[in-house]
Amino acid sequence: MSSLDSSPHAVEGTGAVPGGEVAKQIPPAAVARLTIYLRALNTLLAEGVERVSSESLAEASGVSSSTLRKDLSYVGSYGTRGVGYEVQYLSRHISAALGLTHDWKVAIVGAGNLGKALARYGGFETRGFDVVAIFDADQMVVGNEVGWLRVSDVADLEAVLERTGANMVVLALPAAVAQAICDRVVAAGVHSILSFAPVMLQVPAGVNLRKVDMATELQILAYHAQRAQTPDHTA
Amino acid sequence: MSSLDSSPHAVEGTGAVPGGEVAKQIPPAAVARLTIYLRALNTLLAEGVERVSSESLAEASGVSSSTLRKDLSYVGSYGTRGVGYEVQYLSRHISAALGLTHDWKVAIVGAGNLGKALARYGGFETRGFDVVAIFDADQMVVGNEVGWLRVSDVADLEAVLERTGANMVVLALPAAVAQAICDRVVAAGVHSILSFAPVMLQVPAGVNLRKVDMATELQILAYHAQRAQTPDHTA
DNA sequence: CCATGTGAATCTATTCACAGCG
DNA sequence: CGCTGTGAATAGATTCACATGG
Repeated sequence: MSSLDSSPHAVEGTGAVPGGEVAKQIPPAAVARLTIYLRALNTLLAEGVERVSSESLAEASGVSSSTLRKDLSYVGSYGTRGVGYEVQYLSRHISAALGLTHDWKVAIVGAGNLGKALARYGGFETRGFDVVAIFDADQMVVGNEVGWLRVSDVADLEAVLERTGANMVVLALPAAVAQAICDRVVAAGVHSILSFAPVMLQVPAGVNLRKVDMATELQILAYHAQRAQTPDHTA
Repeated sequence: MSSLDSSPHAVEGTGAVPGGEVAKQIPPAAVARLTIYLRALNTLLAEGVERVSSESLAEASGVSSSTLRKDLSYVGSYGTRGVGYEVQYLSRHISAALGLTHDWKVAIVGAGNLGKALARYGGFETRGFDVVAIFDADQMVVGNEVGWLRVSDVADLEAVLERTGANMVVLALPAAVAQAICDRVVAAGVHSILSFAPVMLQVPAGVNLRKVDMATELQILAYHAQRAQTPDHTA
């Protein structure tokens, strides 16, 4: 767990510094939700909606309006009191705060069903993520087309990451090989990794690893379902 | 720095009944981590390890040992002071606390790459989840084999859910149709839903919905990567 | 007026530190 | 002893409530 904050404290309420952009840290829980607001805003934009209130954006995002307003306050003051938010304007500012102003180049390791699903998932390009490579170890799969990409041999991982300029990697491969590939990815200089492999990966400090695990999600559902089944008399 | 986040969704009735001894609720953050400990324990079991300390189980799970011990304390006292935990014994008790003692029957809606990836994901059966049906709307896909299942027509959703006794549903389908299918699933009496569709689904109270979204995960990585790039001036 | 933006209060989670037991 | 289990302390997130300004 890296606690790499050196800033004393996020002192809010300072007037907007003209011309100077001081990067203030946004609480992790707020960052996760900001991505959701962003999607809701883009949906509204596609529907031609121009203004939105905290109340209705909150409802569309599944949070309380006070949570939404607090989250937005970490980004800045981009609303109009008594009116609401301009959809496009707010969307732009959240994108900027999240670092989505330039495209990120994503490489996917593993061209099984999951890797292919990710490579073809249309939602990425429209959100600033560009899938630039997909790898597999199976020689029967190397060279196949996936979307508009050709599957590279994982043996060439370092070279292809270098050549394509990938700065994010998604691991969609079996647990058994995940750590080894992860180590190579880190050694190749990629510091942002999203893993779908059902294992705890060890990474050095400074590397950002996120993990998605379907079995975990189902187990959490199971816990709640089981509780709901117990004869729970309220009073 | 990996972060798991716990359920932002469906609320559930609180169970503090005065005078009655009811299963105590485990904090959501702890539930999420208990699934990880469970996997680590099962790995150890497969390796033939019989005992483990909080320190090493914590390391294998990527948490601090105090967090681990606190989490286990919500489940019960199953360790031996001065020694550690018996792997199999602890695993059993965590499983029981999470409601994994009986099998859950999972239906997958959407037989695209993602749906197929999930259906074939071997990790489920060994963890108490049994995939009993997979659906698609495309008549070219209906009837195809996926693993040992045959793809059902989503038109028969209610009938097949009923017949197979599915009590969990995974939505692996396009955003545009997700809400409509979700409504039908809920109406059919399934109260535990895991969605991979990139939209906010609205469900009635009492329904447990969890959401996994790759775009969100990448955006969170982007935020951290962007921050790491900024020249961190320590005043 | 009205909805935003924000301190203050509350609630939840994590960490500390040590008592208690094998 | 050593390591678990747990109250107490700290840190973080959410909610409340209202001052603020278009």
